[in-house]
Amino acid sequence: MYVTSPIGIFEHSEIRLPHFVEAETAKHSHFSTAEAGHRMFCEGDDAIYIYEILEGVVRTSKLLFDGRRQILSFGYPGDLVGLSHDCFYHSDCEAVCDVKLRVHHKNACHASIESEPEFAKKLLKFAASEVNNMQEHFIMLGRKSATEKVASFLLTLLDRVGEPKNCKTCFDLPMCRSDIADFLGLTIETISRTLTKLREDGVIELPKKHRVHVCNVPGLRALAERA
Amino acid sequence: MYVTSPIGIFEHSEIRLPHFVEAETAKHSHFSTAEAGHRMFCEGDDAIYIYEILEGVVRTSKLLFDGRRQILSFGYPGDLVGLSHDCFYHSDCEAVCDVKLRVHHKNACHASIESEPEFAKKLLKFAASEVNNMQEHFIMLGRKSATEKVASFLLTLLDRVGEPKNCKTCFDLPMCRSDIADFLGLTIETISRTLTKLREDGVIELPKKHRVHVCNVPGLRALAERA
DNA sequence: CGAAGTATTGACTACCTTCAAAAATTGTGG
DNA sequence: CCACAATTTTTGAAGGTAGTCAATACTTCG
Repeated sequence: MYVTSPIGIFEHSEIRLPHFVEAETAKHSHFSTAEAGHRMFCEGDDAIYIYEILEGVVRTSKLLFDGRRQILSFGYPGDLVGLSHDCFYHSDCEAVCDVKLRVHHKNACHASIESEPEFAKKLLKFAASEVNNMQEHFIMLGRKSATEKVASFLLTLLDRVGEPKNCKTCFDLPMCRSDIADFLGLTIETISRTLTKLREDGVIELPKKHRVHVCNVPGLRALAERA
Repeated sequence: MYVTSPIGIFEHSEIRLPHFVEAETAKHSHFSTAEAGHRMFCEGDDAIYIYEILEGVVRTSKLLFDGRRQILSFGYPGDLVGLSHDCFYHSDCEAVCDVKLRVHHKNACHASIESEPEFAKKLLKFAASEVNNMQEHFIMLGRKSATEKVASFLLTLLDRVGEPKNCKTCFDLPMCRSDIADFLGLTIETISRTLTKLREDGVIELPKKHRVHVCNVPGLRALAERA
């Protein structure tokens, strides 16, 4: 029942390799692309590959039987998705926008320690840091209010991909409102209302629906930590 | 500012080693104990050790500045706690009841791959499966109702430590209501009300406050998946 | 037995959701 | 380039789930 959409071979190989895989040799990986909206893998598929995001953004998610969805993470350049301990993927993964990928041919369930100790080392460090990152998200989902959640989310993006521009920090919001809602455990209406509130309070500007300018970073940080 | 409570040297060494560490030699680890309520490590401490639970239960948690707490996991026998990618613990860890521990002298941030490939392999597999487990908890925190959360929580314990006894499945609930509340992102009142509801509906019995008998496992599973 | 801590129950409130409609944005064909 | 449809987002009103506050009951421990 699980079908993985094929993703085309990546034609332009003149990409600068990110730090993560610098030491890797070409035979252990190849390049690929995925178009916006396309599925890279499904929960239950054989976890053959680990994907490294080179450009663009992906989302990993899980579904309940009745259709409720929880987005587990947004994968930005430098991130790895598809880590598995038992050779099956445990989440779906889709491209939020067009993405360029490096596809690693080994997963954590393969005996890569002896043959590729460097890769294994990085994989272990990635897995451990992933655990730590997810713990941060736990307290967000379990204990923060809607305003705190949205403010925290914007700050995460700001710290990661924000660009300073005359007193403001700007970044794209490639995912749609329902993605944000399913990431934060809220509804699209609450996301919309909260963003509007932040805009009315002068903390952010929303020049386009997928673009954010943060005018008041300290104010946003304050909102992220208390209601 | 972070202080780790000392934990006494473990006197009784005739413990059966769990599967995880069978291959480990003694020089890379030692035994220890912690009494109920005692702190094993704090967020920010140097992450020197990884702790393996041999007996008893521990909780790992994070605090917000205003005191709100999120419990990240309950560690049962066979579990590891204290994994770190950067040599600092990212959560607090306390003993829920008296625990016996095996203390491993290496963490993920140490270069243990070359010298101890077997341990590194298990560490990687543990970290990867930990990521998968946490993903399950994500959908619980983000998308499930109070009843679904409590039912899911009881089922997890049932599957892990439940003992069949004439048509019922029984287990201890060593943690207090506030621990459960902070694990599920609810309040103690909601935990109490939900448990009472499950009892009134004949799904469970609560002979003591820290003991659960599940009378209707399929009913509990149904409640865990839809409101 | 009394005190302290934990758990249960009740009444009320608030935050977020749900349902519904309008507005804005995006995409497509003439 | 514009018109129109489809999708996404915003806004509004009403309702429900879980939270807060408060009192009572139960356990544990000295």
